[in-house]
Amino acid sequence: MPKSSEPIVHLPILAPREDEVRSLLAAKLPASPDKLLQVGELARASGKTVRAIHHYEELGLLKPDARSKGRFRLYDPTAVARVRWIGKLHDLGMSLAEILKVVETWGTAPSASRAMAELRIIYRGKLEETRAQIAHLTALEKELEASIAYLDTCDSCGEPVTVAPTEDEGEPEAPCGGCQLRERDAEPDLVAGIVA
Amino acid sequence: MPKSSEPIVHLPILAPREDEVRSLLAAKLPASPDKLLQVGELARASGKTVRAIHHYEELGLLKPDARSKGRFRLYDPTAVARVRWIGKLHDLGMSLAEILKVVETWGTAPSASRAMAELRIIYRGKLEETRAQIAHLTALEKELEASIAYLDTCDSCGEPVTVAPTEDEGEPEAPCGGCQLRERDAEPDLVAGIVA
DNA sequence: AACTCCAACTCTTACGTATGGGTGAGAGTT
DNA sequence: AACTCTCACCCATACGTAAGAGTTGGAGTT
Repeated sequence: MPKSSEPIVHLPILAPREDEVRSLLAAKLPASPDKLLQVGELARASGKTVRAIHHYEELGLLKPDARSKGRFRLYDPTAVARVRWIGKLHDLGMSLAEILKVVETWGTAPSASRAMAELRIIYRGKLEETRAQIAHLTALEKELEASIAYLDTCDSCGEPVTVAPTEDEGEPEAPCGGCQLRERDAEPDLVAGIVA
Repeated sequence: MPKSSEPIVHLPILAPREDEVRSLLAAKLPASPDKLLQVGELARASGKTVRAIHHYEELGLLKPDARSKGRFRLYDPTAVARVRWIGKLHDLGMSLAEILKVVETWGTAPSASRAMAELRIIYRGKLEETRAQIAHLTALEKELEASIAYLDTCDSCGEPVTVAPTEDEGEPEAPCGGCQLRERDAEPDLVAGIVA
């Protein structure tokens, strides 16, 4: 099959003029001489899979800046930041649908400052949520620490029942006296639940 | 199917024999004269739905201590604590599958100390995960803070473009001078992604 | 320079997966 | 009447994975 050796969008390097500014601001102009990326390259650069990027496109979160003559998706290098941004918001616990709303809000806002204001509101909400999440996880951390500590003391109570290679194999052993004497109330929830 | 006489594990409190261990481990003795609960009662008492309890059973997390002659599930009152415990671990971010591993580890360990040792291992792993998660979220928290700060300065840069009801409606406005002069690199990822 | 080859890449379509249950349906139990 | 039983299909999310076919770009050849 003959191919006219032209990646479709391929403008030679021209003199940098006022357009330069434009490309800096709304750097989505596919006219920039930057090398466009194929979906696989974008995937590698952004740490996502090709499938994920396709998925984002299906949802309307991301669109190729061009297509090769063979219908390959082509992306402006700035798409890397975009995909990373999506990933971060997702990490923050936002669903892709929510992220889409942000994108749409941004795109349809009547003014730039308006858009930024709305973005701030969303981010502030997320910040609170994130802090709550951290608090929650910190609570879990404490519980785990307490439970581990409890189990540790169990190990070192009466008999030298160690975790390390012991001699007992197969036959059940009786719990140590300490365990039997210990108050039930002293058990961390994470231990009490299973022992109960 | 007819259950062969014995309620599985049923031993009164004896000397610390091997069976003692079992009963301590799987302290589910349905032999106590306590009133057994139907699934609906257990559900109400534990704050879960009947379906959820059925689900836990499907996964192997929880088993009725008996069945009525009409095949109704009957639970020992201690099951309430068990279900709450499951709920708690789940609330704290463990999947039911992970909780199941804890249960199985506990139930199949050859000895009490062994069980505790394995439980410790699981809890330690979870602890690490949790800390990693916290670190991750903390990083995101910083990013959000930075992004919000950035957007704040945007608002107070050049023109008095406020969030409050402005006069401009409909026609997009150009970004303020400050925004144009600002370095792209200065933009936090959470902002750069959408602006780009 | 033009042509041929080929591995690697990408296309679209579409069903599969894991989670934690929800929601009946039809029938039996208390 | 209120409860419970056992199927068994349904939801939403965020992709995974496979299939069958077309595309790209460079190496090698003429």
